[in-house]
Amino acid sequence: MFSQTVEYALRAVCHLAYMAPDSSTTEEIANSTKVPIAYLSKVLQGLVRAGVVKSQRGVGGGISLVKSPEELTILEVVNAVDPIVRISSCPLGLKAHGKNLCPLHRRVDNAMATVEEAFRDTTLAEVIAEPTTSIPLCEFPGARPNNKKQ
Amino acid sequence: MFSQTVEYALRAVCHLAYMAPDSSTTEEIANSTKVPIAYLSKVLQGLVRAGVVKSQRGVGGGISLVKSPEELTILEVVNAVDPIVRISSCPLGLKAHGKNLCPLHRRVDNAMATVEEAFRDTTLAEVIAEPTTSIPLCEFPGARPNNKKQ
DNA sequence: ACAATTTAGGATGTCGATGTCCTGTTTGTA
DNA sequence: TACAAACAGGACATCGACATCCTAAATTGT
Repeated sequence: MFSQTVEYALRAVCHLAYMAPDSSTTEEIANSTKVPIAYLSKVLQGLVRAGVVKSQRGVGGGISLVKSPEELTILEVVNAVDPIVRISSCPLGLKAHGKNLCPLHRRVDNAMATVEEAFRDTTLAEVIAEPTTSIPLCEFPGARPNNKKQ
Repeated sequence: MFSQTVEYALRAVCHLAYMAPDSSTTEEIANSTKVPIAYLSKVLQGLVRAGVVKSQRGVGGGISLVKSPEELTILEVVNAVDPIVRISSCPLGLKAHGKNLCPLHRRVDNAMATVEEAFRDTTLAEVIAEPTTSIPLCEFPGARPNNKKQ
Protein backbone atom coordinates (compact mmCIF):
# COMPACT_ATOMS: atom_id res chain seq x y z
CA MET A 1 0.00 0.00 0.00
CA PHE A 2 2.95 2.29 0.64
CA SER A 3 5.96 2.21 -1.64
CA GLN A 4 9.33 0.91 -0.63
CA THR A 5 10.66 4.41 -1.10
CA VAL A 6 8.28 5.73 1.55
CA GLU A 7 9.41 3.02 3.94
CA TYR A 8 13.06 3.91 3.33
CA ALA A 9 12.45 7.63 3.71
CA LEU A 10 10.64 7.13 7.01
CA ARG A 11 13.44 4.97 8.36
CA ALA A 12 16.06 7.51 7.34
CA VAL A 13 14.21 10.44 8.85
CA CYS A 14 13.59 8.45 12.00
CA HIS A 15 17.32 7.87 12.32
CA LEU A 16 18.02 11.55 11.73
CA ALA A 17 15.45 12.47 14.37
CA TYR A 18 17.39 10.46 16.93
CA MET A 19 20.57 12.24 15.93
CA ALA A 20 19.05 15.71 15.65
CA PRO A 21 20.34 18.29 15.43
CA ASP A 22 23.50 16.42 14.43
CA SER A 23 24.04 15.15 10.91
CA SER A 24 24.74 11.62 9.73
CA THR A 25 26.44 10.42 6.58
CA THR A 26 24.49 8.43 4.04
CA GLU A 27 26.57 5.40 4.98
CA GLU A 28 25.67 5.70 8.67
CA ILE A 29 21.99 6.00 7.86
CA ALA A 30 22.19 3.05 5.48
CA ASN A 31 23.81 0.84 8.10
CA SER A 32 21.37 1.86 10.78
CA THR A 33 18.26 1.45 8.68
CA LYS A 34 19.32 -1.51 6.56
CA VAL A 35 18.55 0.34 3.36
CA PRO A 36 20.70 -0.22 0.24
CA ILE A 37 23.11 2.69 0.38
CA ALA A 38 23.06 3.56 -3.32
CA TYR A 39 19.30 3.71 -3.37
CA LEU A 40 19.12 5.52 -0.05
CA SER A 41 21.31 8.18 -1.61
CA LYS A 42 18.61 8.78 -4.22
CA VAL A 43 15.85 8.85 -1.63
CA LEU A 44 17.78 11.38 0.43
CA GLN A 45 18.30 13.54 -2.65
CA GLY A 46 14.54 13.65 -2.96
CA LEU A 47 14.16 14.65 0.67
CA VAL A 48 16.74 17.39 0.16
CA ARG A 49 14.86 18.77 -2.84
CA ALA A 50 11.64 18.66 -0.87
CA GLY A 51 13.26 20.64 1.92
CA VAL A 52 12.76 17.98 4.57
CA VAL A 53 16.47 17.44 5.14
CA LYS A 54 19.60 19.37 4.22
CA SER A 55 22.95 18.08 3.04
CA GLN A 56 26.51 19.18 3.54
CA ARG A 57 29.27 17.88 1.33
CA GLY A 58 32.84 17.21 2.29
CA VAL A 59 34.63 16.03 5.41
CA GLY A 60 32.39 16.16 8.43
CA GLY A 61 29.35 16.70 6.25
CA GLY A 62 26.26 14.57 5.97
CA ILE A 63 22.50 14.80 6.17
CA SER A 64 20.44 16.47 8.88
CA LEU A 65 16.86 17.50 9.48
CA VAL A 66 15.72 20.95 8.45
CA LYS A 67 13.07 21.13 11.15
CA SER A 68 13.22 19.77 14.66
CA PRO A 69 11.58 16.36 15.22
CA GLU A 70 8.82 18.17 17.11
CA GLU A 71 7.89 20.14 14.01
CA LEU A 72 8.29 17.44 11.40
CA THR A 73 5.34 15.18 10.63
CA ILE A 74 5.29 11.79 9.00
CA LEU A 75 3.01 13.23 6.35
CA GLU A 76 5.65 15.73 5.26
CA VAL A 77 8.11 12.90 4.75
CA VAL A 78 5.64 10.74 2.86
CA ASN A 79 4.51 13.58 0.65
CA ALA A 80 8.12 14.50 -0.08
CA VAL A 81 8.91 11.20 -1.75
CA ASP A 82 5.59 9.64 -2.78
CA PRO A 83 2.68 12.03 -2.24
CA ILE A 84 -0.69 10.84 -1.04
CA VAL A 85 -2.87 11.89 -3.95
CA ARG A 86 -6.45 12.56 -2.96
CA ILE A 87 -9.27 12.01 -5.43
CA SER A 88 -10.41 15.49 -6.35
CA SER A 89 -12.62 14.68 -9.30
CA CYS A 90 -14.28 11.69 -10.92
CA PRO A 91 -11.57 9.25 -12.10
CA LEU A 92 -13.79 8.27 -15.02
CA GLY A 93 -13.77 11.86 -16.20
CA LEU A 94 -17.55 12.03 -16.13
CA LYS A 95 -18.52 15.65 -16.62
CA ALA A 96 -21.79 15.17 -14.79
CA HIS A 97 -19.95 14.30 -11.62
CA GLY A 98 -17.51 17.17 -11.64
CA LYS A 99 -16.26 17.74 -8.12
CA ASN A 100 -18.87 15.43 -6.64
CA LEU A 101 -17.46 11.99 -6.09
CA CYS A 102 -19.71 8.98 -6.48
CA PRO A 103 -20.20 6.84 -3.36
CA LEU A 104 -17.47 4.45 -4.49
CA HIS A 105 -14.77 7.04 -4.94
CA ARG A 106 -15.98 9.02 -1.94
CA ARG A 107 -15.24 5.98 0.20
CA VAL A 108 -11.87 5.34 -1.35
CA ASP A 109 -10.96 8.98 -0.90
CA ASN A 110 -12.18 8.94 2.69
CA ALA A 111 -9.82 6.07 3.36
CA MET A 112 -6.94 8.11 1.99
CA ALA A 113 -8.06 11.12 4.01
CA THR A 114 -7.94 9.04 7.18
CA VAL A 115 -4.38 7.99 6.46
CA GLU A 116 -3.42 11.53 5.59
CA GLU A 117 -4.78 12.87 8.86
CA ALA A 118 -3.16 10.17 10.93
CA PHE A 119 0.17 10.99 9.35
CA ARG A 120 -0.35 14.72 9.69
CA ASP A 121 -0.99 14.30 13.39
CA THR A 122 2.18 12.36 14.08
CA THR A 123 5.51 14.09 14.57
CA LEU A 124 8.86 12.40 14.45
CA ALA A 125 9.39 13.45 18.06
CA GLU A 126 6.37 11.39 19.07
CA VAL A 127 7.67 8.38 17.19
CA ILE A 128 11.10 8.39 18.79
CA ALA A 129 9.88 9.32 22.25
CA GLU A 130 7.19 6.70 22.61
CA PRO A 131 7.92 4.22 25.39
CA THR A 132 8.13 0.73 23.99
CA THR A 133 10.16 -2.42 24.05
CA SER A 134 10.92 -1.98 20.38
CA ILE A 135 13.10 1.03 19.74
CA PRO A 136 12.79 2.17 16.14
CA LEU A 137 15.64 0.88 14.01
CA CYS A 138 17.45 -0.60 17.02
CA GLU A 139 18.27 -4.15 17.84
CA PHE A 140 18.55 -3.60 21.59
CA PRO A 141 16.30 -1.74 24.02
CA GLY A 142 17.77 1.47 25.36
CA ALA A 143 20.18 1.90 22.49
CA ARG A 144 20.14 4.72 20.03
CA PRO A 145 20.36 3.70 16.40
CA ASN A 146 23.85 3.06 15.12
CA ASN A 147 25.37 5.39 17.63
CA LYS A 148 29.00 4.64 16.93
CA LYS A 149 30.48 8.03 17.50
CA GLN A 150 29.90 8.20 21.23
CA MET B 1 -1.84 4.65 -2.84
CA PHE B 2 -4.10 2.07 -4.44
CA SER B 3 -3.12 0.41 -7.67
CA GLN B 4 -4.85 0.99 -10.95
CA THR B 5 -5.90 -2.64 -10.88
CA VAL B 6 -7.77 -2.08 -7.62
CA GLU B 7 -9.54 0.92 -9.12
CA TYR B 8 -10.56 -1.12 -12.17
CA ALA B 9 -11.72 -4.08 -10.09
CA LEU B 10 -13.87 -1.84 -7.90
CA ARG B 11 -15.46 -0.20 -10.93
CA ALA B 12 -16.20 -3.56 -12.49
CA VAL B 13 -17.71 -5.03 -9.34
CA CYS B 14 -19.74 -1.89 -8.83
CA HIS B 15 -21.18 -2.30 -12.29
CA LEU B 16 -21.95 -5.94 -11.62
CA ALA B 17 -23.65 -5.00 -8.36
CA TYR B 18 -26.06 -2.77 -10.27
CA MET B 19 -26.81 -5.61 -12.65
CA ALA B 20 -26.98 -8.33 -9.99
CA PRO B 21 -27.96 -11.05 -10.19
CA ASP B 22 -27.71 -10.72 -13.97
CA SER B 23 -24.41 -11.12 -15.75
CA SER B 24 -22.62 -8.67 -18.02
CA THR B 25 -20.11 -9.30 -20.76
CA THR B 26 -16.57 -8.02 -20.40
CA GLU B 27 -17.30 -5.59 -23.21
CA GLU B 28 -20.33 -4.15 -21.43
CA ILE B 29 -18.37 -3.69 -18.22
CA ALA B 30 -15.50 -2.10 -20.11
CA ASN B 31 -17.79 0.39 -21.80
CA SER B 32 -19.59 1.24 -18.61
CA THR B 33 -16.48 1.66 -16.50
CA LYS B 34 -14.13 3.13 -19.11
CA VAL B 35 -11.52 0.47 -18.46
CA PRO B 36 -9.36 -0.87 -21.35
CA ILE B 37 -11.19 -4.04 -22.33
CA ALA B 38 -8.13 -6.25 -22.79
CA TYR B 39 -6.77 -5.33 -19.40
CA LEU B 40 -10.17 -5.57 -17.76
CA SER B 41 -10.30 -9.12 -19.03
CA LYS B 42 -7.18 -9.90 -17.01
CA VAL B 43 -8.52 -8.18 -13.91
CA LEU B 44 -11.75 -10.12 -14.17
CA GLN B 45 -9.82 -13.37 -14.51
CA GLY B 46 -8.22 -12.54 -11.19
CA LEU B 47 -11.60 -11.89 -9.61
CA VAL B 48 -12.85 -15.22 -10.95
CA ARG B 49 -9.88 -17.08 -9.45
CA ALA B 50 -10.46 -15.31 -6.15
CA GLY B 51 -14.08 -16.40 -6.16
CA VAL B 52 -15.51 -12.90 -6.13
CA VAL B 53 -17.18 -13.23 -9.51
CA LYS B 54 -18.02 -16.15 -11.74
CA SER B 55 -17.82 -16.43 -15.51
CA GLN B 56 -19.89 -18.22 -18.09
CA ARG B 57 -18.53 -18.78 -21.58
CA GLY B 58 -20.49 -18.88 -24.77
CA VAL B 59 -23.54 -17.08 -26.10
CA GLY B 60 -25.49 -15.37 -23.34
CA GLY B 61 -22.59 -15.79 -20.98
CA GLY B 62 -20.63 -13.17 -19.12
CA ILE B 63 -19.53 -12.21 -15.65
CA SER B 64 -21.67 -12.04 -12.53
CA LEU B 65 -21.21 -11.71 -8.80
CA VAL B 66 -20.86 -14.82 -6.69
CA LYS B 67 -22.36 -13.18 -3.62
CA SER B 68 -25.17 -10.66 -3.46
CA PRO B 69 -24.12 -7.00 -3.20
CA GLU B 70 -25.32 -7.07 0.42
CA GLU B 71 -22.79 -9.75 1.28
CA LEU B 72 -19.84 -8.51 -0.75
CA THR B 73 -17.47 -6.00 0.81
CA ILE B 74 -15.05 -3.64 -0.85
CA LEU B 75 -12.27 -5.31 1.12
CA GLU B 76 -12.95 -8.66 -0.51
CA VAL B 77 -12.60 -7.07 -3.92
CA VAL B 78 -9.41 -5.22 -3.02
CA ASN B 79 -7.82 -8.26 -1.42
CA ALA B 80 -8.73 -10.36 -4.44
CA VAL B 81 -6.60 -8.34 -6.83
CA ASP B 82 -4.06 -6.46 -4.71
CA PRO B 83 -4.19 -7.51 -1.06
CA ILE B 84 -3.72 -5.05 1.76
CA VAL B 85 -0.64 -6.49 3.43
CA ARG B 86 -0.44 -5.69 7.13
CA ILE B 87 2.92 -5.35 8.87
CA SER B 88 3.16 -8.44 11.03
CA SER B 89 6.82 -8.26 12.00
CA CYS B 90 9.69 -5.81 11.94
CA PRO B 91 10.46 -4.87 8.29
CA LEU B 92 14.13 -4.54 9.20
CA GLY B 93 14.18 -8.14 10.30
CA LEU B 94 15.41 -7.22 13.76
CA LYS B 95 15.16 -10.31 15.90
CA ALA B 96 14.84 -8.29 19.08
CA HIS B 97 11.59 -6.78 17.82
CA GLY B 98 9.90 -9.99 16.80
CA LYS B 99 6.18 -9.44 16.71
CA ASN B 100 6.46 -6.12 18.48
CA LEU B 101 6.40 -3.29 16.01
CA CYS B 102 8.41 -0.18 16.76
CA PRO B 103 6.41 3.05 17.08
CA LEU B 104 7.12 3.94 13.46
CA HIS B 105 5.84 0.72 11.95
CA ARG B 106 3.06 0.51 14.50
CA ARG B 107 1.73 3.79 13.16
CA VAL B 108 2.08 2.80 9.54
CA ASP B 109 0.34 -0.48 10.24
CA ASN B 110 -2.42 1.30 12.15
CA ALA B 111 -3.06 3.41 9.08
CA MET B 112 -3.43 0.29 6.99
CA ALA B 113 -5.66 -1.26 9.63
CA THR B 114 -7.95 1.76 9.44
CA VAL B 115 -8.28 1.41 5.70
CA GLU B 116 -8.84 -2.31 6.01
CA GLU B 117 -11.64 -1.83 8.51
CA ALA B 118 -13.31 0.90 6.51
CA PHE B 119 -13.31 -1.38 3.48
CA ARG B 120 -14.47 -4.38 5.47
CA ASP B 121 -17.41 -2.38 6.75
CA THR B 122 -18.61 -1.31 3.34
CA THR B 123 -20.74 -3.56 1.18
CA LEU B 124 -21.36 -3.08 -2.49
CA ALA B 125 -25.03 -2.73 -1.69
CA GLU B 126 -24.27 0.33 0.41
CA VAL B 127 -22.22 1.84 -2.36
CA ILE B 128 -24.88 1.50 -5.04
CA ALA B 129 -27.80 2.40 -2.77
CA GLU B 130 -26.42 5.60 -1.31
CA PRO B 131 -28.46 8.64 -2.29
CA THR B 132 -26.29 11.09 -4.17
CA THR B 133 -26.20 13.36 -7.17
CA SER B 134 -23.33 11.30 -8.55
CA ILE B 135 -24.39 7.81 -9.48
CA PRO B 136 -21.39 5.48 -9.60
CA LEU B 137 -20.15 4.99 -13.15
CA CYS B 138 -23.06 6.93 -14.64
CA GLU B 139 -23.11 10.13 -16.56
CA PHE B 140 -26.68 11.01 -15.67
CA PRO B 141 -28.56 10.95 -12.37
CA GLY B 142 -31.20 8.28 -12.10
CA ALA B 143 -29.65 6.11 -14.76
CA ARG B 144 -28.22 2.67 -14.22
CA PRO B 145 -24.80 2.08 -15.69
CA ASN B 146 -24.74 1.11 -19.34
CA ASN B 147 -28.19 -0.37 -19.16
CA LYS B 148 -28.67 -1.07 -22.83
CA LYS B 149 -30.67 -4.23 -22.60
CA GLN B 150 -33.84 -2.79 -21.14
C1' DA C 1 47.94 23.10 -3.55
C1' DC C 2 46.71 18.45 -2.31
C1' DA C 3 44.35 14.65 -0.40
C1' DA C 4 40.45 12.67 1.86
C1' DT C 5 35.60 12.82 2.59
C1' DT C 6 30.99 13.19 1.22
C1' DT C 7 26.97 14.39 -1.58
C1' DA C 8 25.06 15.05 -6.62
C1' DG C 9 23.77 13.08 -10.56
C1' DG C 10 24.06 10.40 -14.96
C1' DA C 11 24.00 5.74 -17.03
C1' DT C 12 22.40 1.40 -16.74
C1' DG C 13 20.00 -3.00 -15.30
C1' DT C 14 16.00 -5.72 -13.45
C1' DC C 15 11.38 -6.61 -12.48
C1' DG C 16 6.58 -6.09 -11.87
C1' DA C 17 2.35 -3.27 -13.16
C1' DT C 18 -0.09 -1.93 -16.92
C1' DG C 19 -1.74 -2.67 -21.42
C1' DT C 20 -2.44 -4.92 -26.21
C1' DC C 21 -3.08 -8.64 -29.38
C1' DC C 22 -3.90 -13.14 -30.94
C1' DT C 23 -5.35 -17.86 -30.49
C1' DG C 24 -7.72 -21.57 -28.04
C1' DT C 25 -11.75 -23.30 -25.59
C1' DT C 26 -16.43 -23.44 -24.17
C1' DT C 27 -21.23 -22.88 -25.00
C1' DG C 28 -25.73 -21.60 -26.92
C1' DT C 29 -28.44 -21.52 -31.13
C1' DA C 30 -29.89 -22.13 -35.92
C1' DT D 1 -23.01 -29.90 -37.39
C1' DA D 2 -21.81 -25.31 -38.08
C1' DC D 3 -21.44 -20.82 -36.52
C1' DA D 4 -21.23 -17.06 -33.52
C1' DA D 5 -20.65 -15.41 -28.83
C1' DA D 6 -17.84 -14.97 -25.00
C1' DC D 7 -14.21 -16.09 -21.63
C1' DA D 8 -9.17 -18.13 -20.89
C1' DG D 9 -4.63 -17.62 -21.42
C1' DG D 10 -0.08 -17.06 -23.70
C1' DA D 11 3.06 -13.78 -25.99
C1' DC D 12 4.62 -9.46 -26.21
C1' DA D 13 5.37 -4.24 -25.50
C1' DT D 14 5.93 -0.22 -22.47
C1' DC D 15 6.79 2.25 -18.41
C1' DG D 16 7.99 3.35 -13.86
C1' DA D 17 9.81 1.59 -9.20
C1' DC D 18 13.70 -0.21 -7.34
C1' DA D 19 18.54 -0.80 -7.40
C1' DT D 20 23.63 -0.47 -8.60
C1' DC D 21 27.80 1.66 -10.26
C1' DC D 22 30.72 5.25 -11.65
C1' DT D 23 32.25 9.96 -12.14
C1' DA D 24 31.84 14.90 -10.98
C1' DA D 25 31.56 18.51 -7.65
C1' DA D 26 31.98 20.47 -3.13
C1' DT D 27 34.18 20.88 1.29
C1' DT D 28 37.43 20.27 4.99
C1' DG D 29 41.98 19.53 6.91
C1' DT D 30 46.99 19.42 6.18
